[in-house]
This record gives sequence, C-alpha cells and structure tokens, in this order.
Amino acid sequence: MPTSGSGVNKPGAAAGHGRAAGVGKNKTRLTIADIAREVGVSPSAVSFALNGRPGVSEATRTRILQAAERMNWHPHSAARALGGAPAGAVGLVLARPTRTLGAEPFYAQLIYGMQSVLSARSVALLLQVVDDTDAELVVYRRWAGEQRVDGLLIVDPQTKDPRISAVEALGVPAIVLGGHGKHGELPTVWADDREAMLETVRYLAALGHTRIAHVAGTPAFQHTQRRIRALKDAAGQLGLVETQSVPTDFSDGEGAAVTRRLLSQPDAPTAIVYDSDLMAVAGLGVATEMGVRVPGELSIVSFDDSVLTRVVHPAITALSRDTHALGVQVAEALLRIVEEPGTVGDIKAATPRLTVRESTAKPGR
Amino acid sequence: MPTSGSGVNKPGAAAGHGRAAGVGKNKTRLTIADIAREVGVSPSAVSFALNGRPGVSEATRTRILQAAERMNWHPHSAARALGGAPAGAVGLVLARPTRTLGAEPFYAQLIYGMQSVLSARSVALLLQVVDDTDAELVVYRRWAGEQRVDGLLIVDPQTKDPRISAVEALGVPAIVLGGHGKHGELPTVWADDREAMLETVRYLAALGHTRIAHVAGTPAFQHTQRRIRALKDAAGQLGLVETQSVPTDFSDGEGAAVTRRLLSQPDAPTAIVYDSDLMAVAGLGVATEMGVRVPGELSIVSFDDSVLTRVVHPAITALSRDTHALGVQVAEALLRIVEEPGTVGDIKAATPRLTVRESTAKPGR
DNA sequence: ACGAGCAACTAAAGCGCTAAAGCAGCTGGG
DNA sequence: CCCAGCTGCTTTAGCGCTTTAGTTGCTCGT
Repeated sequence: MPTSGSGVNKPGAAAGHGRAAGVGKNKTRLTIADIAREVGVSPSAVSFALNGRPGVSEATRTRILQAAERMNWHPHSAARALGGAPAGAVGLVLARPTRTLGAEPFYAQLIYGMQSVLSARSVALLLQVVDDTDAELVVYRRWAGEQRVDGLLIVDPQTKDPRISAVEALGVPAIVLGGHGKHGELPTVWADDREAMLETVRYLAALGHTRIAHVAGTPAFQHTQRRIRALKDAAGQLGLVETQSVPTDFSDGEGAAVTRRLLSQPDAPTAIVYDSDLMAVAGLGVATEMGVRVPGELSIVSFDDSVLTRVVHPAITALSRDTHALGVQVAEALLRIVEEPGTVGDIKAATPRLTVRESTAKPGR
Repeated sequence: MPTSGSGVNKPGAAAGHGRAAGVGKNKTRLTIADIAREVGVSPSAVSFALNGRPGVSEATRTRILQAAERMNWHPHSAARALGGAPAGAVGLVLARPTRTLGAEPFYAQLIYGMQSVLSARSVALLLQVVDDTDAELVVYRRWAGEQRVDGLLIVDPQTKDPRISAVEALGVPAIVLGGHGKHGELPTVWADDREAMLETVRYLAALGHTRIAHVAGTPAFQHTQRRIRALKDAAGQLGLVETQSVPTDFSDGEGAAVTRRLLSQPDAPTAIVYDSDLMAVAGLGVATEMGVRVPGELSIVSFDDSVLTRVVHPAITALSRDTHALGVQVAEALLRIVEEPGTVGDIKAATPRLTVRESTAKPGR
C-alpha cells in the first residue's frame, strides 16, 4: 500500500497533518500472543509476567520470560504507548542559526553523558536541529501533539524566553539547562558562571592584568548576561576600569574579527576571556597571525573547555567542567521529572574550575 | 499506576523486557473523535480527510482540516504506528570507544544536513551513542524489535563488519555511509577517498616532498584501509619510497604522540597527512611546540575539513567536502530505501577537493 | 463440610488511528 | 422504470499491548 501522495498536504491545505514518510514491512511481527501460545497461557498472563506484576506463579513467570528471551521478543513501543504508557523517549532541540554547529564539542559531550543514563533505562533520545526559536517551538508542539516524547531538555535559555511558557502550556515535563533566573515553573540545572568569571578575573588581576577584554557569546542568552555582569562587578571590586565585554554570535568568524579589532586598538587588552573554546582557538589563531605572542603579550582564557583547548599550542587556560557528568545530571533530572513531576527543584551543577595551561602569564613589557 | 518494579528485570531474569522509565500525564488527549464531533461526521471521515484519501467531499474535507488546524490537533504517532504505519523515525548509532567524541565536527554537520531533509518530512531522528559495536548491535535489535525506527544509518563500516549481516537479518532498511566495498545487500553512500588521497599525494609530490607520512585512523574502518592503500599506490607510481602510514584510534592524543615520534626520527617526514581535522590540529600543536615551523619545515594536510582547520594559524590545507550536503544525500537515500526498498543503489558522493591553505609549502632546506 | 478468601489464571475492553466493508441516496443507460 | 454504479459517508474490525473484571479450583477457618 504505497502512500499514494495524491492530495496529501497540498500547498493550500491546512498544513502538517500528512503522515510521515515511509512504509514498513509486513512480515508479521512476533507478539505476546505468540509467546502465550508457545507457553500455553493467555496473552494477559504473558503481559503480567513480562511486567513483573502479580497474577502469575513464579514457575509460569519464569517459563514465559525464558520463552520471550528465546524467541527474541521485544515489546512494540507503539502498542505500549497507545495504552497510555510513556513514549520512552525524551527530546532535545538545538537551534543554531548557522552551520557553525558542531565545532563546539559541548553538545556532543553533553549528549554522550545523557546517553549513559538514558540508554541504561532504555529511553531514546530524539534529536532535532533547527534554524531558530520559532522552528524550535513548532517541533515542541508537534512532539507533544504526537505524544512522541515524555520530556524535553531546553538549552540556552534566553532572557524573556518564549519557549518556557510554550512548553509549560504544552504540559510536557521539561528541564532547562543553564537557566538560573527566570524560567517559569520549570526546574533548571545550572552552573555558577558568575563565580567562574569572578575567579577568572581575580586570577588575571593577580597576574597583573588590568586591561581585560571579554569576547562574549550571544547577548540573548542568560548565561552570557550573567558573565557580562560578573565581569563588570569584578572590575568594580578590583578597580579595573578598562575591562569590556564584546558580544558575538558565538561563531569562530566573529571571535576572530573581534580579536583582531581588540588587538589593533591603541590600548590593546593584555588578556582576553572567550565565551567558547572555539572562539578562543580562533582568537589564538589571530594573535599568532598578527605576531602577538601568547602568553608573552596576550593571555587567553576560554570559558569552555574541551580537547580543542588542549590540542593547540600553546594550550589554552580554560574554565573546565565535566560536560559528560553534566549530561548525566541533566538526564537524571529529566527522567525524574518525567516520573514524578514536582519532585525536582533547581539543581546546581559543579562550578567550572580554572585549569591553568600555557596561554596565560604576567602581562608583557 | 506506578511501575512497581518488584521483580522487573531481576538480575537473574531474562533481561531487557521491563518498560521504559516514565509515566505520562492523563489529561485526556485530543483525538480525531473530537474533531469528528466538532464537524459532525464520523471519525473515519476525519481520517480520510486528514490523509488526503478519497471518500469525503472537498467541502467536508476543508471543514475537517480547518477544525483540526483550529483545535491544534496532531496525530498520535503511536496510534498510527500501531496500525502498521511506519514509525516516522530513523536511527543513528555512534559507537565511540572514548570520550573523544564531539571534537570532530563531522557527525554534527552530518546530522545537521540530515535534519534538513528529515524534518521537512516530519521524520524524527533517534540518536544513540554507545561504547562499542556490540552495544551498537543491541540497540539495533531493540529498535527493530520495538518497531521504533523505519530505517538505520550505519556509519564507519569496518572490514568484515558484523553489523551489516545483523541489520540485514533484522530486515530493517539501512544505508551504509562510506562503505564502498563489501557491505552485503545494503546500499552505500560513499566518497572517493582513494582519488582524494591520490590528489593529495600528487600535490605534495609536485611541491617536492618525498618523505610523506600518513597519520591514519582506526585500521578497522574501511575508509582507513582505502586511504592507506591509496597512499601506497601513489607512492609506487611516483617513486616515493619513504612514505608510511601509521594507524591511530582517531584521538587527538594518539595524533599528537605519533606526530612527536615522526618528527623525532632522523629522517623526519617533510609532510604529514592526517586522517581527521582534530588530529591535524593536534599535530600542528606538537610541531609548534617542538619548534618545527609549519609550513617552513613541515607541511600538514588534513583529510577532513571543518572550522577547526581554518581557525588555527597557520590555517590547515585540507580535503574538504560539504558534510552538510552529504547529510542531505544520506537522508534522502535513507527515506528512499524506507519507502521503496530495492530502488536504491550505491551512491557516490562528491569527491573531497583539496583546499590549499597556509600549512603546505615546498619542503624547507 | 461449606462458603469466604485467595492464587492463578482467562476473557474482554480499550488506547487512537486506519482500512475494509456496508449502506444510504443519487444518476443514468437500457 | 429498474437496478448497476457511483459518491459520500458510517460501521466495524483490528493493530499489540495493558488492565479490569471475571472465572476457576484451591485452601482454610469455623
């Protein structure tokens, strides 16, 4: 039965209700009825046995489990979900405006960490990459409507984030990553960027730096704002008048461009803090190209750590955290809120610690 | 109804049939029955209308579509799937032995490209990261048994790959990425690594290099073997006797270690070709650290391109391909084979082209 | 010795959707 | 004028599983 597409989702028609692509095979599936027949009991007995509920004797249960194992039976996820069971999946949408995605190992590490929890519980991860927040909302609505996911992870919370209220309205359990501050009723897993930034500035100031620049990320993100504010506060406390934060779009291109601009100034900064490892590496590339020695004439700190910072030379001093562990923490919180809504509060993840490498030193001259 | 876990998946019992975590909410869903009531027709009429099949008048169809739109209805994916419809999802498993994952932008780019095709067709992507091939097979079996995916993408084909026959046995449509050679009946999307390697060696030889080293990837991968063989062949043709391929595990650590070893040799190579961009950057870091000037004393070529190669200084000459476009191609092939098995043959993707940057030059001295 | 109570099962309904079959009302050819 | 053959719907059954409501056949207390 080919999905004879005639008339499905005509341009004009109410959009979006066509069926997804694909046609399954109809080699009849192995069902609990087959197991029931094999063992000589009713399908319900099989269901009881497989789900560990009372109603079957231990002897029968064992025979059923063995038969299921032997026949290599697996529950049909759709059939379970239809009965009101959870979908057995959580969703993650990454909204990236450009093709820059992927150079930042952060999400890959995070996903890897999440998987170690999710796969142990046989929960699948639905991943979608979209262009902007609007598209992200569409995906959430579809997933919720199709009952495809039991929970959502919302990343990169923004100031006045439209996703929060939208997801709350959908009634899908969700965790916000990195959203300390306003994030509605949704719990968050957050790290103390503020403290991390303060530590960094104190460290640079102690080395003798006074002209510190901050190549920040997207200003719309909450964590970017927190870092900018922290830098300003630290500067105030330490009496550093020449600090500045320059917002970017997190791309290597802007990171490089801003670095070039900063280093061409008459009073060029002697230290630059980058909000991502990719931008830090790009900045290092620019400095090298311009003949500015690192760390002799310029100290570089990355606000995010990964192989990237260790692989270049000089290796970059960075605020490192165990992103894998963060993924674990996030996934656990997510499963928890799916199972028992209301029992999860905000969770503070470990504060990134400054890992000093070769890219920082006393200011030159 | 709490999943009173008593007895579920006891260590000894036949493993793996417990239900996935989570408990959905029971705020009763919007169903086609609601739409039917609203419009004043039967549920089947609604079904017909929504799926664009004959059996309803255009007038009624329009009213139904409008009602569905207005009420923000979405089909329950499980209910559809239960009726034998496809799951509306494809699966991708990445097997990575270490935490190195994520530093290579390749998969992120690939996924992003795939998404642009998949999301347009409302097909979800199930992603799983596992530790090894055995775990990968387990996931395939579970997904197939649970009928969670309509198709699979198998990446990094190996020589004598156990996954091929396993997936064929499962009867799930699948595409192999990069598997020109033996890959059973499964079609592949492949790039001509051989030609790319030949071009690279010809280019280096033309510059005057004779001692060319190749820091290869995992020898078990088919594409690694193809590249190693290509280098050997090119060396034979061009009369370069001092070429060598050194296998690694694709990690930055081994890339750096091998580079260090190569550069410490009495007759150190004057050019090194790295099988991944991450290793190339690591190699560049080592060279810089050892005081070996690039490209003055050492030329570096990366067999994979991404921001990484452009972000460092000197920017690295690389074999670039449009990974995003490759993702598009792969996703299209995958959807095609899901819909019409047997109509997809091997597909040759664009051959990576050599993008010359600053890391290659005539050999010094 | 007899019914209450329980253990161990079976029968049947239902989840939301699709698909096959059924059934009105109309048209038109012989 | 009658019925084959439409169109446009409704009814019904069924996908694989869970779950509630039985239904046996015991055991046990009195």
